[in-house]
Amino acid sequence: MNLARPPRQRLKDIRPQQLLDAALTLFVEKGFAAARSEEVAHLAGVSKGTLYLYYPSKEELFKAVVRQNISKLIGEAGEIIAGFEGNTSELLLALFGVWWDRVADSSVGGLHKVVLAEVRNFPELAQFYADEVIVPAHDLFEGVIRRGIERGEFRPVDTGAVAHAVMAPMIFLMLHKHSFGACPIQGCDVDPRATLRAHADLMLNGLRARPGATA
Amino acid sequence: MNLARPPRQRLKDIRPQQLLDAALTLFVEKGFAAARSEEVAHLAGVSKGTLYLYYPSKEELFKAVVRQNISKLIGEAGEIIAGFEGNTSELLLALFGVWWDRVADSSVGGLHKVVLAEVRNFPELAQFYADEVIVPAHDLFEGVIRRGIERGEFRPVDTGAVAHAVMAPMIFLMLHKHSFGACPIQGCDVDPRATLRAHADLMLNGLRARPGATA
Amino acid sequence: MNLARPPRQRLKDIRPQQLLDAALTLFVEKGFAAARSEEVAHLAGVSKGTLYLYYPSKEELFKAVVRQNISKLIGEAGEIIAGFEGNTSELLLALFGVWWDRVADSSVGGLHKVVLAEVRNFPELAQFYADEVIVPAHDLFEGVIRRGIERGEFRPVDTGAVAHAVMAPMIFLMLHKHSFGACPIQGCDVDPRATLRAHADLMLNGLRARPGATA
Amino acid sequence: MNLARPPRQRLKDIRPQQLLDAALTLFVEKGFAAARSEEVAHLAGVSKGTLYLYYPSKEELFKAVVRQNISKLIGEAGEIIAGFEGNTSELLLALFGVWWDRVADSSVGGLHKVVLAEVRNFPELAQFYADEVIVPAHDLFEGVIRRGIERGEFRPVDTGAVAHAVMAPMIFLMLHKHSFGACPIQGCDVDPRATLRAHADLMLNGLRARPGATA
DNA sequence: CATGAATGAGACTTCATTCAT
DNA sequence: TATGAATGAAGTCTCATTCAT
Repeated sequence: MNLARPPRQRLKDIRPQQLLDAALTLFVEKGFAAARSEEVAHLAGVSKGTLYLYYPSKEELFKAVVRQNISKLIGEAGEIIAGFEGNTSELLLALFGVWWDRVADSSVGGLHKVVLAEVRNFPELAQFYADEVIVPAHDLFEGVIRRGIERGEFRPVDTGAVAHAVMAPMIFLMLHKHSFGACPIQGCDVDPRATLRAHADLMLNGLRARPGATA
Repeated sequence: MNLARPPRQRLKDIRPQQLLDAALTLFVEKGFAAARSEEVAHLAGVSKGTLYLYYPSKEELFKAVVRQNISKLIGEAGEIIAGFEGNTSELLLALFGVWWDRVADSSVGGLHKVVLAEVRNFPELAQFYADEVIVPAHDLFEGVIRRGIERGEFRPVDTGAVAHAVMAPMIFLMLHKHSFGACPIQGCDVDPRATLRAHADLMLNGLRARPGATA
Repeated sequence: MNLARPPRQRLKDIRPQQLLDAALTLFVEKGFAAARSEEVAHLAGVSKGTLYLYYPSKEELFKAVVRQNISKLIGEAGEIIAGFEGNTSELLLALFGVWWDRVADSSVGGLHKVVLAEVRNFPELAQFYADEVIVPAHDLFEGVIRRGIERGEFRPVDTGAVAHAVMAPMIFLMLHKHSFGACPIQGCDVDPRATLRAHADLMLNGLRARPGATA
Repeated sequence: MNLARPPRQRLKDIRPQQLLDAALTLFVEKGFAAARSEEVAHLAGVSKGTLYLYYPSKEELFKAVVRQNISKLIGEAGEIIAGFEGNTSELLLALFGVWWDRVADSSVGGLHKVVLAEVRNFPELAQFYADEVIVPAHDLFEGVIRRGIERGEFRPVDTGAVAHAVMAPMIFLMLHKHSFGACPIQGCDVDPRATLRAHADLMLNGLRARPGATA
């Protein structure tokens, strides 16, 4: 057993990460209201009081979790899009891949469930999440659809609505993974890979510009 | 104004419906854990004690709400499918219409959000909902996709996965309506009609069997 | 041992009084911030939750204590003054007697200490107390001084300032009784009767109109 | 701007004064229990730990504040009295002047409010304050009254009680200044100068020995 | 049947004090 | 000496459920 503990200063540097990780885990598991702050602290290996040394309230802790985990992903996605040279179908598939691997299939994706579940009880939190995550993400996808149309790859469509329709199954799977999918609920099994493939197939088939076809 | 009150026996018969309506409203608005049983009773016009006379706990009340509101809808949808004579695209659109009008756009649809939000805290409730709602609904849609393939209208596809992909945007909209959509959150506006249209368009374009095309 | 308890309804009627009495005792003993609401409930013979059934917060409980105990006294004092027929020196002595017996020498007088002690931490409470108690009480005394002058019994003086100077020793004794006087502090003994007599003596001697004397 | 910092030894010497000043300010503003030790340290420009290096607990810090600020004032007042050559009315007025300027109208006077407010929660602190401040101050005033009687300037009176009655309005004003007077509470305005003048006027009129008058 | 007073476990947050650095 | 990270007891308020009337 290693009794030597890291020096004080070192601890201070890693606390936020420990706390944020613990908070992410518990918020996703229990929801915002039901996650107890003492349990977050305990999971991070510190006492109740220490949590409040770093974050002044549960609400601020939640915001920090969102910022830490999601905001930077939006930025990365933007870079992928900006630098992509292939055709738009490939770009959409690439985005789906990144989204699935980095977000939906990890704890981070659970935050969407948390916010969706508690918008009406914590509107301020929801507004924060909308500003930081939902709006930027939708704008990204709408831009991609527009790119496809401009390059003649896609039929002309209502880009805003199609962006929602295109994102919906991914969001659906993301929600599922952290709700029904995380519990031993019988009969709710969804094969995410297959569903995603089916969705991509439908979607690209449905979007593709074809000579003589009309929306 | 009719001041005559219903006779005792009559009261006993209508109480459950009043309680169920109040419970549905408040569960959808606040979620299962955050809905206060006193408020449910108050909204139903009875006292806290009376609620417990009819339902022994909040969990049982919730189950009763699900049974009362959803289960019969599944039955009706089954009948529509069984009796439908047109082509499968039309059947899918008809089902979407019914789903939207009767479920997603009414309070009932909010129950899905409630369950999804709290599966991990109340697994027994979730299992009940899965048995009563999710599995039957998925089976219904999978059957429709299969019907389309059997009749040569749709490409041969993975029916289970496609059923999920087909339902996903509707579920997404249903969740949205009762979460972000029910709050004045800036930047989260989704036009459900347009999104549904976009989805149906994509989906039917993507499913349609076409000479020479392969999945 | 009498196991028969009062009926439910009866209990509900007496709860406010029990709680208010307990609260008065503990607020005066510990101060507003230091009085624990659970202890108030316990002293009233009920549980923590019951207190909050009657008063929604500690602040409201405190206001109720003030209203219950002091406000009516102000009214009574007004009636005494209005109906008094003797000379003003006698009226002042009568008021001092009532004040001492009914306020300063009972728990009620301790409220002044509580407010004075915590104005700066609970300004809203202090404002309430000022409106309900301090201002009306001062106005009463100022009116009495004015009566003395108008009837030629007192020298002409600054009525507002003299009202303060006249009330000050009573307030001093009232504060003393519920602070130093309530603890076994050595060397802080004040004989209230003697001090009051000395004060009345000085004050009436000092106020008396005398031929040829000037302020 | 002088960037040179005092040498270590120098720091050690001035720290206590800085801490004592900060503590005085915050004790008077918030009270003993509500003053946070971290804030005291911060206001003194040091860290929480440093405060505990100089004073082992909040109680000891408070005692040090009392000693530092008040005890010497009592000594000075004693000297004034001993060396005073005029008549006793003038001496009383002089003492009032010193008291007002040096104590009541400065932060120091606030300590009386603090002790009075929390005697019952911190009896040891109160005993200390009584020994150091209250008893000596009362003795001083009682001596002055006695001087007046001995010199035939004042009527013979109960010196102990009159000392209290004479001090009461000053204490009242001192308490007022640091409670209601320090907050924007409507309707609690007291003009200290006028009240003091009214008090002195009443008191000296009331004390004055007059041919043929008896107490 | 119906009521609503009562309970008490439990949640968030604060702060005096300690102690490793 | 000086720092400030860490602790954990304590305090306010909420709410599902019970039960006497």
